[in-house]
Order: sequence, then structure tokens, then C-alpha cells
Amino acid sequence: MAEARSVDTRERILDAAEHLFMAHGYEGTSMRQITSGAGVNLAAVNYHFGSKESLMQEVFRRRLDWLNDERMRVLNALESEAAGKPLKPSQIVDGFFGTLLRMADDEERGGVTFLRLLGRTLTDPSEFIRTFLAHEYAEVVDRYKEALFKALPDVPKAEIVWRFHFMLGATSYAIAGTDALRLVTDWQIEEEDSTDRLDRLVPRLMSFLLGGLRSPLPQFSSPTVDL
Amino acid sequence: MAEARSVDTRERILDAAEHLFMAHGYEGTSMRQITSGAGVNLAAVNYHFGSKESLMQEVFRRRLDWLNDERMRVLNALESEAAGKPLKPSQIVDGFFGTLLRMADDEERGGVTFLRLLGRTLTDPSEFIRTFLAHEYAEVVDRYKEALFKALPDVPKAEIVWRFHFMLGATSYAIAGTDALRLVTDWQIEEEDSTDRLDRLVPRLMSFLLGGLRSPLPQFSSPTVDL
DNA sequence: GTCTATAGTCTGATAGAC
DNA sequence: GTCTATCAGACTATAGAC
Repeated sequence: MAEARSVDTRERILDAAEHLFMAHGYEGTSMRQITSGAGVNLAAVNYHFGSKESLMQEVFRRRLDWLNDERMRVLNALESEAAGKPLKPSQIVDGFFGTLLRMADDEERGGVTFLRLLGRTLTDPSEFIRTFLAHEYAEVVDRYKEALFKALPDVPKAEIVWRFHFMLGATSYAIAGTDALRLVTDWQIEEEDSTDRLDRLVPRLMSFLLGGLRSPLPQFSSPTVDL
Repeated sequence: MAEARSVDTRERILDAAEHLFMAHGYEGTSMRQITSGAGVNLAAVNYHFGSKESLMQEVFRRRLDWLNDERMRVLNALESEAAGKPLKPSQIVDGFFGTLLRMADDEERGGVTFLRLLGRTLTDPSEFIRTFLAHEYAEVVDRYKEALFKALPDVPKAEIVWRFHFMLGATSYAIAGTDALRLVTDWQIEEEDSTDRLDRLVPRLMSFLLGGLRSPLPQFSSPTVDL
């Protein structure tokens, strides 16, 4: 029972931390906010996780291990079904970004809270979390990059990697969902409630990403343009 | 002379704050780091700006006033040249995002440092800075939204606003330039040096944004699709 | 495994001499 | 306008009782 309580406490701390880091950022969240939000003692974080940094890493690991396994599973399934032939770009984009976005509906996996935390962390990384994320993502990103190279053999690899970045950025911002410029305020009332908005975000974003990915290549002044 | 020194001190503080906020975020940067970075006394920030929050706002105002004036100027020029006819989407996108990206080369206006600060702040906003940014951007965003509505009369306004968001996100992430996932590391050496990369970022991003903006509309299960 | 108490440090801000 | 000195509070982390 003591151990059962302990697992509970860990989860409660992780849930509180996830929510607070999402709302106020890593630096903007104190151990006191986390422990009081979780209803546990101030010392509990250090006992269970060792430090605030380790807690932050555990917040991400808890979700990303599943997400990246799932992305691998999806890509493996697609590739074995394609039997060596290149995949369609839309399949690859959906495997990577669609799998992420579908976490929004899955409260067991953190739901929108985790998505928003991930989105803001990708542009706001302290060195320790950047190193951690890079390691956590390395294998999956590599596999998806290779799949895109195969799917778009006429597009220079450098262009594909850049567009991967742009897709990641559009997605991060969309899921961070802060609407810093309050672009949304004036029309959101008249048209859709918030669940509709989330449901429709996915197809909207996917069509935007694919449009960007397949857009005509830019013309540089320099002579080295492959297509 | 005392006053000349004072203007100098203000600018030195703003420069140091801009750089440190970019590198470590608002919460991650202390007054002591700022003042020692600027080579001024600890009390100087409170004397010149009143508080850390006011300093942050001034860091943005110094750059955004110019940027948004310039965006207005460009849009006015385009519209008066078009004489009432709708603009091309590429003109509008270039007016908004191109004007921003061209600041990268302008060290007088903050260069890449400010761009990266802006990029990370758009997904990492404390409430006070979100309110400030929304107010600072309101007029310009509204004008550009209207221009896009006119340029794309067959696309539902809600879709355009969403795509504005996605473009903003892709741009923010690109200029934040943190490369959290180290996507770039393995190929950057072989191909381009860093100035090339920046020069080429603009056309690359612009073609991605336009591809996304003009992408076929997503099909929802619901019946209300205008195009 | 959970708690209290507290060490040791850093924070933003200010009063007051010059 | 610039400085030193300092306040009052918040911070992470830990030692040690239970």
C-alpha cells in the first residue's frame, strides 16, 4: 500500500507539473506550485525525481516514449504494406503529425495539455531539455526523413529537411494554441464551438502541411537547383 | 552630456535584455544578468524602465513599432497600386512575412536576435506579454486579414484565419531557429555555410507558406464546405 | 515514504548618499 | 543619473524526525 500510494504520488506530481509547465513554462513554475497543485509535500519532488530538471524530463518521457513508439509502429506498418515502394507523402505526414495530433483526444496520454506543452517547449528549449528532446526524437525523425527522401526523390534532401522544420513549426504553434495575437477572437464565436475547432484543426493543418510540402521549389540566384 | 549618457545606457540595457531574453527567456533571465551584460548598475533597469516587465515591453516596442509601420506602408503601397483590385496572395504574404524576415539582415533593427526572440515569445507568452503583443499587432493583422479575404474570395474566412496561424507558426519556428530536434545537424556541414542558409531561408519559407495557403481545402464530414 | 524545518542562494525592487 | 547597500520574499534542495 505504501508503494501504491507512491506511484499515485508520482503520477499526481507529473500531472500537476505537466499542466503548470504548459501554462507558465519551466522557469515560470516553482516546486511549491507543483507540489501544492499535486497536493503533496514540498519535499516530494526531490524524493521521487531528484531535481526539478529530472522531473521535467520525466514529464516528457512519460508521453514521448509512447508517441514515438506509435510513430515507429505506424511507419513500419505502412512500409511493410508498401513492400519496398515509396510511400505517399500524405501517409508519412499523417504518420508523424497525425499521430501526434490524435493525442489531443486521448486524455490518458495527456491530451491537449501535453500537446500544448510540447509545442511551446519546441521553441523555448533550455539547453538541458533541448539535449533531452533531440535524443528522445533522434531515431524516429531519422526514419521519417528517410521515408520522405524516398517518397520525393526529385526534391533535394536539404529542401525536404527544411520543409520538415516548417511543418514542425506550423504544428507546434497550432498545438501550443496560445493565439498570442488573438487572431481568432472575433470570428470564433459566430462559427464554431471549441470541440468543433479541435476536430477540424487536424484536417485543416494536414492540408496546409501537405500543400507546403509539395509546393514548387524556390528559385535561388545560385546555379545549384536540382529541380 | 549626462543626458547623452542616459540614452546610451537605455540602449545598452535594451540590447543586453534583447539578447538574454532571446537566449534564456523572460523568466530565465535575471536583472543582474541584464545589468552586468549591459555594463551598468543593478539599479539602472528600475530607474530607466520602472520594472522588469516594462523593460520587456520596451524591448518589443522598439522593434515592433518600426516593423508594423513598415508592414502598413508596404500594404498601402500595394493596394494603391492595385487600384481596388484584389492583391495576389504572394504579395500579401511577402508584405507580412517577408518584411519580417528581411529584418534578419538589418542589425539596426535587431537582426536575427530580435527575430529569434519574437519567434520564441509567440509560443511562450506570459499573460502580460500576450496582452501587449495582441495590442501591438491588432491593426496590422486586421488589415492583412482583410487583404487575404479579398484576395481569396472563394475560401471561407475561417480557413484563411487558420492558415494565417499556420503561416505564423512555421515562420516563428523557422526564425526561432533553435532546432530543438537537431534535424539540421547532419547535413548542414556538407552543403551550406550559415550565411547561405539564412539567405535561402526566405525563399524556402515563402514557397512553403504559399503552398500551404493555396492548398486544397480539407473535406470535413459536415456539409458546410464552400469550395 | 512522508513530513517539518531550514539552510543557502537568488530574486526584483528601493532608499538614500553622491 | 548613477551608485552602494540592503530589504523582504521566493527559490531549490536537503537533513533529520516520524
